[in-house]
Amino acid sequence: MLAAVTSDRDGPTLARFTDDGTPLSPPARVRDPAEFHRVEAEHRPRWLFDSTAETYPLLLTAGARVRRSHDIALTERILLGRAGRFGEACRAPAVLARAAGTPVPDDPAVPDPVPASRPPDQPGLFDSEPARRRAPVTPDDLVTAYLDQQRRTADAACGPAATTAGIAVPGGALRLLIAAESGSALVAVEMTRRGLPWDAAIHQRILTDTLGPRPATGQRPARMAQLADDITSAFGFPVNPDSAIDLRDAFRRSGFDIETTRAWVLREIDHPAVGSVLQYKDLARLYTANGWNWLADWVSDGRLVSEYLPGGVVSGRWATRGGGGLQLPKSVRRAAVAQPGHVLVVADAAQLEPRVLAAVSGDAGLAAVSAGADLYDALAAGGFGGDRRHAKLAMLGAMYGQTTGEAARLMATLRVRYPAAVGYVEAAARRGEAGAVVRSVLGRACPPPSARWRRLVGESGSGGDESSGGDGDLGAATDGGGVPRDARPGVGGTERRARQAARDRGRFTRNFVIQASAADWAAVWLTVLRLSLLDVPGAELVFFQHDELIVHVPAEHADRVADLIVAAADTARELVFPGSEVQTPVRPVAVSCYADAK
DNA sequence: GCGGGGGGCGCC
DNA sequence: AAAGGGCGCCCCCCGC
Repeated sequence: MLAAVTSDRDGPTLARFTDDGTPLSPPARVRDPAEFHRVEAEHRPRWLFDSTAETYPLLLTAGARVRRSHDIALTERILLGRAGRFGEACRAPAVLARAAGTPVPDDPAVPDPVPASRPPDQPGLFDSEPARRRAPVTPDDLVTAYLDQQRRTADAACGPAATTAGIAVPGGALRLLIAAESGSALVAVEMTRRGLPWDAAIHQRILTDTLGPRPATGQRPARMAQLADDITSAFGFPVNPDSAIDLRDAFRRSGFDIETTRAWVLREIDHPAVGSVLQYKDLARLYTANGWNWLADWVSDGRLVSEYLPGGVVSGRWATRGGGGLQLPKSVRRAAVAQPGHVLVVADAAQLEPRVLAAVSGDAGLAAVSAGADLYDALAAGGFGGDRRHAKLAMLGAMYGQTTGEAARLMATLRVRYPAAVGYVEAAARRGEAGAVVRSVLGRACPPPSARWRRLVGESGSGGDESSGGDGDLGAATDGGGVPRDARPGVGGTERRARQAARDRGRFTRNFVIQASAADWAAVWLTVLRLSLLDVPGAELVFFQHDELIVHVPAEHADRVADLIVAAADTARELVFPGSEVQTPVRPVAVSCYADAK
């Protein structure tokens, strides 16, 4: 059964349909919110939402947590992305109108949710921001759109396009991705509402211990002010350590010709100011990113409230809006504390990305290595002389596209021992360099190159296979897409920029096939776990970060939750990587404080 | 004065 | 030892 919910300023409207769209109950205003609860309890339908983030809160407020759903907007984004049409799916009502064959009336009084400054072919963060402009969406529109998407999903799943870098997509992969994306949207709404338990007093203690007392507005905290004075004394003239330009010029005046003031550059420099500068950077980071202002803005009633946006990243990872919920530094995790009588069950997937590589590439050797608990130990034993650090460096280099230095050398070993795995990411890189698109294991497509990229790379002609050796003399001078300092005008510069752009995209697509496939797995993990947690009293998913999650639960249910987390990970592995011997182990641990989890 | 872009750094 | 993928956020800087 399908239960379609729309809402406008007069409140929600609900209608029920059979799975093939035959009306069961006509659209009716929901006067009593308990109606949602009744429908869920009696029928357990698949709920259809234009946008889960907009509509599901209405149900939650009525106390109705649903089991299954379908998010039209998120699904449309996936489907359009596969057609190379990124950035079109963000306005959910337009999606519906497209499916219904009716035009969307533009309301000029309401700003377009996509900033006009973004080039139209630039796939950036398409906002999962709720569309501000309203089309007259009805439950019938929702069902029409749903059936249309079901048909397109089925078509995609059996066509020749259903392969990723030459590997057949398992049956129903795209359907699974859409279910997981919709399930993730339910999790995100619930998580956004409850927040991560956060003890403001502990956080404040961390701040005063590290920075000194909270300063008056416009003042630096005491420790930072002292370090700033130390820096000025060390140079012998006034320097503002908040200004990278000022700092760089100060080092240049002192005889150190540095390009940037990044910490790793400064660490190589023998100058009396370096120690204070590095300490200042550390403190400034805490002060500005997670200081008193952050606490006041994002923590209330003992919860850190950040808005979670599933699918907010092109790879399918989540993003956050406000609060930086996915960037909580370890230094403040001491403040994430379970409420009395509760624990935090913290679980992360160990070495997820290399395991994903083993699974998607079908590399038998790497799959064997991935069958164990510590992948890097096994990898080290099988070709790196037992050196775990080398093994890890080589693997990261392969997945991120390192082409120089130690990691590149170590990758040679990896290539010999695990040719299918290395070949897989290198094939993805070559496709990217050629302007093609790659996909995750469940079929999420990466964005096509921009028109600017195609002009730049297309016109200068590709040089075939790039030499993977170090021709770092040219590449090193360019940074962040800027023009190299010693660039000569003319054809040579264009060719160099074109090569650079091609390589950049190659690294992107190389990483995409791993990162996006890992996100596929994690979304399934999360969705399966959410369903099983509905039966555990008081269990709340309160945090999710790429390959790690936290469940807040009464202490007596901690063991049960840990088992469910492990079971969900196993289910995700079977669904996403059927037939693979690769394991995706997770390690739940019950703690009262997040900082104790590692 | 505002906003976009860049530098820098935290998370994965 | 060297500086690769994806983000969000803050500050500074600079151009409008």
